[in-house]
Amino acid sequence: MTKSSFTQAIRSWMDVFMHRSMRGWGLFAKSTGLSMPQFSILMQLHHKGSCGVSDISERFDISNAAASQLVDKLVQNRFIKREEDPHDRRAKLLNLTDKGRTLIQQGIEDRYRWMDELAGRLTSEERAQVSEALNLMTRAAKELEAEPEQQLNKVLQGSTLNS
Amino acid sequence: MTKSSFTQAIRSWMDVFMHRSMRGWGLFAKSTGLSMPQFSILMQLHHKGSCGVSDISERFDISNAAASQLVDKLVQNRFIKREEDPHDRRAKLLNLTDKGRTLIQQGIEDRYRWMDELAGRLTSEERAQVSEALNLMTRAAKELEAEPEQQLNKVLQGSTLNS
DNA sequence: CTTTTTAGTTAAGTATACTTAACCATAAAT
DNA sequence: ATTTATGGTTAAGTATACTTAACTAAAAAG
Repeated sequence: MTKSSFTQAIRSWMDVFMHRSMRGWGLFAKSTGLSMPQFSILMQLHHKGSCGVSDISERFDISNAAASQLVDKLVQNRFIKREEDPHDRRAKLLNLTDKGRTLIQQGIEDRYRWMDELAGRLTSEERAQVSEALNLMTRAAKELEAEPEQQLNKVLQGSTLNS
Repeated sequence: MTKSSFTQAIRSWMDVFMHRSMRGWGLFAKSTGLSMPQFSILMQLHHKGSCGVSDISERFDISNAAASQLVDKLVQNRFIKREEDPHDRRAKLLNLTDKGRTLIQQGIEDRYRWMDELAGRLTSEERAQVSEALNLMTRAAKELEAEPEQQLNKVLQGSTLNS
């Protein structure tokens, strides 16, 4: 397998998948009545679990004040709960409420549904093949994710713009 | 291959990939100085090619006025060009300029870079396997995309919320 | 103990996205 | 030819996200 044919396969897939999932999330967020920034915070909490306000501001590259305000709206609407960290009384522990968790889960289910439709177009053998491949990718992705955050950020933000 | 193990594989992958790519796009859009809505319009044009203002408003579920205003900002900043449709003098044809195309391409390259890092963690055999699998998925996705828009929207927006 | 740093909030102001309503020009329908 | 529908813009106003600056409280450092 040449590098370039692998690269090509991955790029075609990303083009289709990224566009689709971005659009889907956007419309879903809109249907919930939440703004995209607010929705993204819920997603973040779903994915990474409990964190503080400043984790949010770092994650989305906004000021602490902005994060605090967004969080406050979500707290007021009972999507997340904000508790004092017992180990550091300055800090807050943010977590999804059941309401918030349910909402995100709903969005994820909707996204899955598209994939299920895709799956319906594959034979059983093809599904097995795809399944194995995705497991490989997921494993690699999680390994990568476990690495130093700084390096990840560089990749995410696009080093070519910052260099 | 059972349905559920396939489903599990696809869901794990989606969780990792969607979160990563959404975050990546968000930060990239921010680094360009464009707002997310404006950026999304560029993405849309990149993916679907030439379209009119009302296509934008439908696509993002915003008013015609809102779409027109967003488009105007992008035109003023030379990211897209707005020309009269020769076949219908009411309509406009929107297209990316070179500047716009370059910008989006840059973002896509940055996203690819993450995948290339993933690829670096796979053996050559694994890459081949992944490559084939992704081609299967891409093909299926494109078939699905070619189908009636209404049905797609239903899936995208999440039928459970609207039912 | 005092000083400094860290985590978070609040207030005031700006920017952007979005809405509705009124509008123009063209195309399609009658 | 007149009417109606379509594609798009403009204007005015509202909502949200975001900023900086000033602040509180607690932790860490000296």
